[in-house]
Amino acid sequence: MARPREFDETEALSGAMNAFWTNGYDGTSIPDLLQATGLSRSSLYETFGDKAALFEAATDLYFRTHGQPRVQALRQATSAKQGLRRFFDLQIASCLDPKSPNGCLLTNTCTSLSSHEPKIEDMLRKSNRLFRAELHALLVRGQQSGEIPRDRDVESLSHMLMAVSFGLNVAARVDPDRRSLQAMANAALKGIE
Amino acid sequence: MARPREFDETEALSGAMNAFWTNGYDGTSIPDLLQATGLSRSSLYETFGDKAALFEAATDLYFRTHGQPRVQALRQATSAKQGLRRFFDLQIASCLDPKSPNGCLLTNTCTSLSSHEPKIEDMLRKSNRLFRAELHALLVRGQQSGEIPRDRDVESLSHMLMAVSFGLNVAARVDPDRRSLQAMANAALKGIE
DNA sequence: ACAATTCTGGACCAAACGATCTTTAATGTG
DNA sequence: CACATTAAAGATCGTTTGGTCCAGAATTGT
Repeated sequence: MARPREFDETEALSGAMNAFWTNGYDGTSIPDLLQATGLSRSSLYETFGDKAALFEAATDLYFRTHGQPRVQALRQATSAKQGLRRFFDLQIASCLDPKSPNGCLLTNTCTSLSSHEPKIEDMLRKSNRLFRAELHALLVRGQQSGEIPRDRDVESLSHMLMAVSFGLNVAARVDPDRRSLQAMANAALKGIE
Repeated sequence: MARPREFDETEALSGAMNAFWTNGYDGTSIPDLLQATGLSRSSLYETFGDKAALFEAATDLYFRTHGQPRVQALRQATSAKQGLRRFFDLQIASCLDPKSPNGCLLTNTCTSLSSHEPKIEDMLRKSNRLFRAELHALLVRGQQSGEIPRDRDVESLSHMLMAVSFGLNVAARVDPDRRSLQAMANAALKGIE
């Protein structure tokens, strides 16, 4: 009935995600996105709307493909230490994956949302809250099982782990060195014993 | 012999610094900078050169005014714990100062340097190296004085403290909440005992 | 008073920006 | 085969970008 699409929407979105991941929202121009997606100008606008909407879709894809697995690692943990270990391992692997840009799209966006776009801000806050809630829940479980000493302030610990997680992403951007990143995670994990 | 300047160069630069701090390099336009500095277009270009040079001068000013005091806190520390406490307190105070933008200009730049500008990248790496070296030196002193247990890996700990420092800056951007930031620092400090 | 200097404001430029619109191509159905 | 429908390609829009330039006002030492 109609001319079929010549591109895969998810694949195109993935390209756009990588572009935003590498160069940020402001630093990524429409021509950049055309090249990254392989789409024509009209196809891009027809499929994803304007640049802001495309960015929203890209961050959404990022959360589903890179965020969710880490959430699952915390939820399905057999112990607090094992879960956190896996959480950080996944993050470090993602940060150093040669097929992907360094760092984390969400963290980058946290530090570069200039003209405050409420939608994006809300999404970031929600994502951060979710991660911290999962970290906190796992720490509580670890405390209940006796893995983590009772006198530890799991509230503060969850905040600290969030900070280390953010810090990993920042460090990986300027200096993607596996040993440094692992050192960060290792020392943080020692802190919950 | 000639007409004197009608503006204070440092004051103007400080305005530009705040603009970059808030909106990032790409997100800050020349008109933005004119308003932030109070300068005319020609005065700005005459005084600071182009946008990239102005950004370089702005980050330099940032390091001198906000970075150096924190370096000093580590160098002049009477104990590891006291030094780190002061280090984080200064950082949190800076992040929450109502007269300044939230977060940290250097950390923001780490996550948003798109078109890799070697000069800026070098400066960031140098700054990060400096901070970590100071953290490491203080931890070693703490270990020598018996304040920090000998079996602690101060190398890893210094990386972890860097991560927490980065993390503070990221968190402060999206959620400038004093209690959260202090929780991060508190839990990190517990980790070196 | 005057020449020398330099700041100011705005005109101006080419290029890049995000976004739209028209045209052309490719499909399934009648 | 013609038609309706949708996608692809690219010309084109007005705006904004970073950056230059110039005319004129302002302030100095002589």
